[in-house]
Amino acid sequence: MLGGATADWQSKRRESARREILSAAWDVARENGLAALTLREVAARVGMRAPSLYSHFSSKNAIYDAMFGQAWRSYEEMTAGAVLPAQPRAALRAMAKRFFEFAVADLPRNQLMNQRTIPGFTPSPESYAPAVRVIERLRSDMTRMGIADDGDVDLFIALVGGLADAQWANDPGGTRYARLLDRAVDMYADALHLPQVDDDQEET
Amino acid sequence: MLGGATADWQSKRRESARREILSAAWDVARENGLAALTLREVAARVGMRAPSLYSHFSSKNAIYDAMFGQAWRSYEEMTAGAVLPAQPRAALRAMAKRFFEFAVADLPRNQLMNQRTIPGFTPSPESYAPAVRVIERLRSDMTRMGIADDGDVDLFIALVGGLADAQWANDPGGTRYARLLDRAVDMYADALHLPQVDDDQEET
DNA sequence: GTCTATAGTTTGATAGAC
DNA sequence: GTCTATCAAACTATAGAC
Repeated sequence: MLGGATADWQSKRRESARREILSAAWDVARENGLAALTLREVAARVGMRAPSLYSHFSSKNAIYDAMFGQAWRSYEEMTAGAVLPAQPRAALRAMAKRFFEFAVADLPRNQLMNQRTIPGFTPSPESYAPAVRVIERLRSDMTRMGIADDGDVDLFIALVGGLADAQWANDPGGTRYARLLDRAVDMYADALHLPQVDDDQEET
Repeated sequence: MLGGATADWQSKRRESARREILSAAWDVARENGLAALTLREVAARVGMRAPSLYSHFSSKNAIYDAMFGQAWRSYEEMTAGAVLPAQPRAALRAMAKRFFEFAVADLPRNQLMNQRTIPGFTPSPESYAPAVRVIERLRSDMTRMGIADDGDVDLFIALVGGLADAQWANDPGGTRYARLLDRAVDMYADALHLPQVDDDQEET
């Protein structure tokens, strides 16, 4: 009994230490750039020396990997609780806004989730799993609103992701591409003949 | 006379040495990743030692900068000679295909042109100039086909760029997003009420 | 213009004391 | 689990001989 409680307490400590390290890693990545992350800098922020990090992560890439998993899990949690509007167009708008704002809120996070910025880093299957679940969830949500074609789903993701990436590349911190989001979604919805209002009026 | 000819010959040699170095730099970037570029490796490929590169470039970032300029100038040259179809939809398709294929043909080039991958690197005004010219040219081409709104132009770029980035991130070397290109362009053209054929038939 | 030599850092990672 | 010590390597960049 006592042994079990101790083990539990220890694993909780370990978990919280890992979280602290990752939080510091995010800070460093935001300040110096994702590729400029160094173990010394991360360690310093949590009051440690670089070698101590190896008690919690087996390598630098393991830190990137954990960050990757954290990013997608946090997006997954954000979408898990949310309810989508019943009307397909409104639902698409909400989904697009959610994804766009998440991508635009944090550059290194977006680079990690949606680009291949770090040479030699590939996410592990465990860290990739939440990303897969998010896409599956998106796919089923869109199926429910009548969008079943895989290509149409891919196009939606590319459309919203493209706006987010363009926002970062050409107008970081601005709203030049954010303003186009609803226009883009409507364009997409029109092309798929989604009903304008609640009624199910099909075009001929 | 003779001095002038000698100077000319020397500057030609210098220029070709720079080109060789940059060509090696592209090779290294493609093999090891853009951010993993090192002066030693680049120098070795041209049969030099790292310090010798400083006779041609003032710093590592100056090499990135020259690569950035080279990438956009090469795209500019590619588009300069090309003639666009008279029909707006066909022209849009051609422009999209051209941009997409260029982006998908070379990962580090695309990262350099359209993302902010290298911490601390910002293109110089001289290297940025061809990028500006390309966008201006695109804008005027689109104006000529009746697309004058800046937002509409931005949306087109983001749409095509988003497909290219998604291709790299989710299906590198494949055709999953390339297949969606025409569908995306048609969707865009429909939203802007571009004529289906040569005639100028407006929707009510 | 290229070299050697080297400065001066910085890096990721390991060994072993405590 | 954190530390010191340290490795071994890599890095960008400079100085100065040739």
